Amino acid sequence: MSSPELLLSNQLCFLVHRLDREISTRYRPLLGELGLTYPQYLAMLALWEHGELTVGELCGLLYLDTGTVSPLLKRLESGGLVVRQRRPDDERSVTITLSEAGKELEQKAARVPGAMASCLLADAGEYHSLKATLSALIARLESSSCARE
Amino acid sequence: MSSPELLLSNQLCFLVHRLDREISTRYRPLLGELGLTYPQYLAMLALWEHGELTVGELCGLLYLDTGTVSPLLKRLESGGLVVRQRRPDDERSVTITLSEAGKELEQKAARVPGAMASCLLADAGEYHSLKATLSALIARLESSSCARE
DNA sequence: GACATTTATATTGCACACAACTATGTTGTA
DNA sequence: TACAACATAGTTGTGTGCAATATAAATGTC
Repeated sequence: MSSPELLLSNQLCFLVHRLDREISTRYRPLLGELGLTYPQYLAMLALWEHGELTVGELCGLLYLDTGTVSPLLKRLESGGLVVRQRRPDDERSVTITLSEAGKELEQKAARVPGAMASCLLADAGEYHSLKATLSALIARLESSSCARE
Repeated sequence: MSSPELLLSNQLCFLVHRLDREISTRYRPLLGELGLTYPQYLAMLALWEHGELTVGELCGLLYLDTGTVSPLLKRLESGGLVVRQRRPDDERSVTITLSEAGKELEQKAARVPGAMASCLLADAGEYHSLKATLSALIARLESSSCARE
């Protein structure tokens, strides 16, 4: 048999991966009512928060590259939620703004965080503890230049 | 501006999603040397552990459906790591076994968990604490029939 | 001003992930 | 036995996610 380090059930990476997909599954019906996928919802959160963003800024906020974000925005635009337009002062940049429908969707999305929190969290304290734990792990992965050993 | 519940940076789901992708990014160069992707590595872990599995059993272990696993196995087979064959006693089932190359790959994979742990974890105690936290969250999502409220 | 370099976005190709559907084999029941 | 119901894999279509490449505009340098 395998050494314990190679057992599937002992892999933290596997648990994180499963948790991510489990969360995504829980969001799906909620977001389906809004006509959004889970990554599209994250993009809309960023736009509701900032009102207007370039593609590059949105990539930075979501930690995604243009290969993912460009087609996602194209779908949001064809769904009538956002508008893309080249900036006159710099034709390389594209500004993303919310359409009226996109702005109005924020009201309907208001109940989503509460519904998810009631699934995932036992109490409010757990939220802060989890947030700190996850942030610390991400920061560690970002800073460590591992893979050499 | 948005309510705090709708701020991107306050979403635990977003942190989990980022952590999953961050981990996957760390694995990529390590697993690239073995000729595996991250999900393929998880499948190989299951096979190294159990030696032989049907497609359905592997789906159950990975919590994935056949739409994901079937093409993944096809790629592992064309890479010479596994063999698929219909079971004589039940022609519906397909048994996955490791080829010699697939078995030998386990030795090369032995260093992967240690390398990842050194990236992600500060000490051994943190491993158990994290495992418990993640498992509890997954269990809660699986059991709660939320999304009604 | 001409041209290499850099910047911003989009596109292509490949690999998941999932929903819906198909194909085939097995089992249960009249 | 005939046939409906079920079980097991595979396929198709859509949407990420990422590497590599392409396109076009702005900038720097001669």
